[in-house]
Amino acid sequence: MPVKRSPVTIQDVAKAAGVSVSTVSRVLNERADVASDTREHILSIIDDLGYTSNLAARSMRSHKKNLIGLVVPDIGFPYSIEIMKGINQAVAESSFDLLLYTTGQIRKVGTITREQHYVSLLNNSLTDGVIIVASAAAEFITDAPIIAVDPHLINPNYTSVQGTNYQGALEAMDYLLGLGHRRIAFICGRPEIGSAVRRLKGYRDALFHAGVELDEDLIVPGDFSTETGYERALHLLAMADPPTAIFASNDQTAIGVFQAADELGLSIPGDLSVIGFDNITEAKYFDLTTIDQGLSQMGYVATQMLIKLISNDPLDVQVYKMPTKLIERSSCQALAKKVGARRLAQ
Amino acid sequence: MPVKRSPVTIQDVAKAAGVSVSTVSRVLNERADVASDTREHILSIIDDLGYTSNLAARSMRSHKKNLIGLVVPDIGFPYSIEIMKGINQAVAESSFDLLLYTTGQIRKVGTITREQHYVSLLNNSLTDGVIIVASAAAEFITDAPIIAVDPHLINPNYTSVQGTNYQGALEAMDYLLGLGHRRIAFICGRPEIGSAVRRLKGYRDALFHAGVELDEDLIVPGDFSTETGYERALHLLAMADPPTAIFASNDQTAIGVFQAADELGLSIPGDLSVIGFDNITEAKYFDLTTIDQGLSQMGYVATQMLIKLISNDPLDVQVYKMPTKLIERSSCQALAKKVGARRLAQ
DNA sequence: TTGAAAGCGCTAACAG
DNA sequence: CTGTTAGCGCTTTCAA
Repeated sequence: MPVKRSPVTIQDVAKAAGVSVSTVSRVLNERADVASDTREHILSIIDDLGYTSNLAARSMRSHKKNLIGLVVPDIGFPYSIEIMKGINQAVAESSFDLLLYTTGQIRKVGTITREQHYVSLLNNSLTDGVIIVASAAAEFITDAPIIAVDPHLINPNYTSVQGTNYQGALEAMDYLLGLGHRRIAFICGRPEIGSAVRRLKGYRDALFHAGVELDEDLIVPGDFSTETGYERALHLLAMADPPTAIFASNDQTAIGVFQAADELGLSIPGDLSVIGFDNITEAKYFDLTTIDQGLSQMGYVATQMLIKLISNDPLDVQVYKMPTKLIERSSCQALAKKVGARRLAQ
Repeated sequence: MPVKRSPVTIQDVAKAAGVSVSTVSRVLNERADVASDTREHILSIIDDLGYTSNLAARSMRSHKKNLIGLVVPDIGFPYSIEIMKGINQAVAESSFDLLLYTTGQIRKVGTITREQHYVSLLNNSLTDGVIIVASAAAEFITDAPIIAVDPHLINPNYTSVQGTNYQGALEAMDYLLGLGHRRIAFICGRPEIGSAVRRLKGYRDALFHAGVELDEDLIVPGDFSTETGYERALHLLAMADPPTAIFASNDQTAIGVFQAADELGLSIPGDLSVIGFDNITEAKYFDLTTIDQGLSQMGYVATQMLIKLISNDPLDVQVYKMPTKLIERSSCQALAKKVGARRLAQ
């Protein structure tokens, strides 16, 4: 039979135990100043009654909630999932619990206001601090600490965790240039997203530093999608003087490039080098040369930083730059093996 | 400059607008009995002050919260992620928001109590109902509705969404038997999990119905892990009279079987047929013949059911059985293509 | 159409 | 060591 008692309150416990609510509250909050007999007694009553403290009421009165808030635009998106994995791990290692707030909506108009709203909602009531992922908003009204992971706009006044997009792009380009490539195409990400812009800047600057002339025709717009990657790659490879390497703004785009190359019978990296700027999580990426942005690590670090902020522990840096790293072909294969994939046909 | 005003309350708004808190509360709750001038005025003040209602206080007083709770043991686990995707989508299509509660901990001792605790925590305070995923607990103390997705123990008193594990296993076996296989091995899942037990029963019954003699040596223990799948497969295939087909309790296990077959130079499904009982989400599974349990659909359906429960709409069924379906090799390939994978070497 | 006042369940002084 | 009391910010009667 389903147990559907109406919620039992601290009052019920107090009554049943023959004590005052404050005494119950004391044992609930593990205070020392309660006689051990009383404590035992109350504890057993709590157990009998199946009492659970009302989160809302508790949050309203006390300041320490042991709860970290997380605001994510869409928990179904691979990008969010990766970050959440890292956050999850850090939370598991801490004494905090995690409260995630989402509307399930992919970003759309009104996003900025929504994000600000959710941050206030959580931070002014339930949580000790919040992590906001890939926020379009740059300002928040909140008392409790906040950490922005990979924000679109970088506001130096907020603590944030960012990938080294510019530096990473430089490294990726150096890698390609080192391979002897001179005609390197760049498929852009969504231009309204800061990180995409920084990647493009890295591309441009690397060419400049290397003294390679920039061909604007090799820079094509994109939107982080596989479809676009595919189309742009077909377009690029059909040029009279096609590129010998393609730098895709993210891994989804790279997958599209990959498909296009496959269709044209080009081998990678034999006929064409491809770099996808993002994290490696799945076997399907494993013969791309890739920059690992460590999304889940970003989540992990962000959580640790937030906990420090909450505990008033000193923070080493206000802005944590997550170093990108070049994944060698061999380590990609090792990774692929780990996740259970098989080697592709050579 | 970071906006760090101390949280503005309904009182502040009332004061600034020169009205009482009740009036503000009325416009907040979109009541009709407020003069439109007053409403406009208050609304603009709210905007100016950047007021956000305190979730905790609000939940404490009102009954309708427009919030669905979700209790998941570990948000980093692929299984949870799949289900969350479906929930996410259903939430997006509804007027509800989602509040997820997790400790980040993989299931361990004390899980049952924890789950019960979280359900009470959310349901008696913040949310209108909760979805609990893969619960080990079978009883909950709560007033608001609750839906169990894929519970370990099936308690007919709670509304739940379950995969048709038994029926699916029968179908999978019929498929293999139809292919002419007679020596079919079964790698078990974790025995304390009901769904794993039901799959095993399907295996046994299918053999019985087909009049094939059961060889107990072909049933080996497992734990849903790739490593175990690998080891068990090596063991099975090294038998004097090895199986010609292997039925793995889940896809992780199947991956292990896959690796073992690869290592032994066996081709699938030429030399060996493999069935992994689970959802297909990644390209890496695509040359397994697999049963799709539709995890994300389970989440989707569960959410819709919960919303009906909350709204007091009639429910068609108390227990929703999610039909399993056999994924043909060809559709696996289509799927693989979709997610950007390449065909494996034949 | 509005305001005053009574709590929701809990914690945190302050007394005893 | 324990009880009394005063709110936290909000919604909701009940009057005006």
